Amino acid sequence: MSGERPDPGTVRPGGRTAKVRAAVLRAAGDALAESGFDRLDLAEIARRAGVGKTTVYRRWGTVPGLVADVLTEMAEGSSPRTDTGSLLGDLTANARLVHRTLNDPRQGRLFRALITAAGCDAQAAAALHRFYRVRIAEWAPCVEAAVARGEAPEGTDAAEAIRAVSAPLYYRFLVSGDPLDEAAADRAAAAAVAAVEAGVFANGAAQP
Amino acid sequence: MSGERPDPGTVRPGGRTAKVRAAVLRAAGDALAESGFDRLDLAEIARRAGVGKTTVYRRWGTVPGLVADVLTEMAEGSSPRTDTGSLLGDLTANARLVHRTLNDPRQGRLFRALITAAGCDAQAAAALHRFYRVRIAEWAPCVEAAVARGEAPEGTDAAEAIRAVSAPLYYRFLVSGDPLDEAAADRAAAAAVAAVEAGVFANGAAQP
DNA sequence: CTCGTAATGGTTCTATAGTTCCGTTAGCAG
DNA sequence: CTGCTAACGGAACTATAGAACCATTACGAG
Repeated sequence: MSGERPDPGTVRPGGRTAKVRAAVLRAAGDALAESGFDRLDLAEIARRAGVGKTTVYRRWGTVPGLVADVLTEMAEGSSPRTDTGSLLGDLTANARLVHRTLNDPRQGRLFRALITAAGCDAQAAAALHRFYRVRIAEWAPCVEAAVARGEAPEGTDAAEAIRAVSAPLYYRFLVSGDPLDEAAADRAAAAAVAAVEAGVFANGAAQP
Repeated sequence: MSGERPDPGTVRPGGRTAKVRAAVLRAAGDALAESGFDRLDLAEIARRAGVGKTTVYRRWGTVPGLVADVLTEMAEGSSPRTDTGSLLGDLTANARLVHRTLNDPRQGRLFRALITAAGCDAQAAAALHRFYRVRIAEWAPCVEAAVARGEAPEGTDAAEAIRAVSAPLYYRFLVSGDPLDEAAADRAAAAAVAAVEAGVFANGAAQP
């Protein structure tokens, strides 16, 4: 009895264990950005991290499990939010940040790989959703500020407005394949502002 | 040297070849909907289609290659467009169709698998983009009709408006994991209408 | 109808992703 | 500092996805 066996790495998270985790996550990020999700080889990652292949299989088990841990680590680092003083300015800054991220050779491939992994595995999907919940919450205050300034209707759902900015960019990136340029980013922000001003994201009644 | 060897299935596309293709594509769709993209086993598909494993590998080669063919077939069947007489009505009908499709157990899993496959393979991605280009073009006329009725500004990019309807739904479905209910669909349509009316998707200048 | 060959399908073979085993290293409690 | 054992790492092993081979079936030109 007593099958109590804690996950490896939790009892002695000290020096070596932490170094192994950091090295493997870095190597995994590099490999995801270079090769994509499906061509990921855990043995290759172990080699690049200077770590035993057995260790990677023992700690993370599967490719999506490793991706989930990469996402958990990414959620901890926060991205600075801009404050331009106007809702359109702030949302345009957000849209351009998303645009730059998805167009950046390394980051773009990485995000595609992460989202692809989430399409294959529930654990990776849960980690992805947590990551975006954090990011959306980081940007929500700029909508709340707009409400406080009277630029947006009372009761506007800030998270929904932020999602409305990203959505058209991710849709192009993942689904339709249409060009993802800065004009598209600016349009996404402008469309979100138009919807906010029309009261589409306000909870009570709306639409003057 | 004459290395000229046409792809298998192109010289004699008659009875048996066509039957094999149909059976394999049907089995592939079922398997994608049930197991998802990563757990796809070409041997299992061959078994379910009542076809030799060798044939599947010879005709389609890889999993993403098979997915690309599934998408090509799907692009041929068209989905009926509604005509309610108002832009908001038409776009709401579109949003609800997308919402129903993504929430349907079989279709939802299938689309997730298809998009996931596109994240792994350029050929599947190209097929996915063609599929959505067709679908978007099918719905574009309802925006053009709104322009003709004077409901929308001259020069409105119809395809962009249609994309704006789908984008928030796919964003929830693939990226953020937020609930994808009918209220979200209606909000997506309302937001798109607000953006259209504000002239965000008009080509010249805009914003009265 | 007859024939040439495109296309299929069972079997066997191979490369490699992932597992198991066990000896070695080093975190941390006392 | 010392000892216990969590965690690591190399090597040998196994299961399976995908390739190669060749005999069989049946499309379609004449």
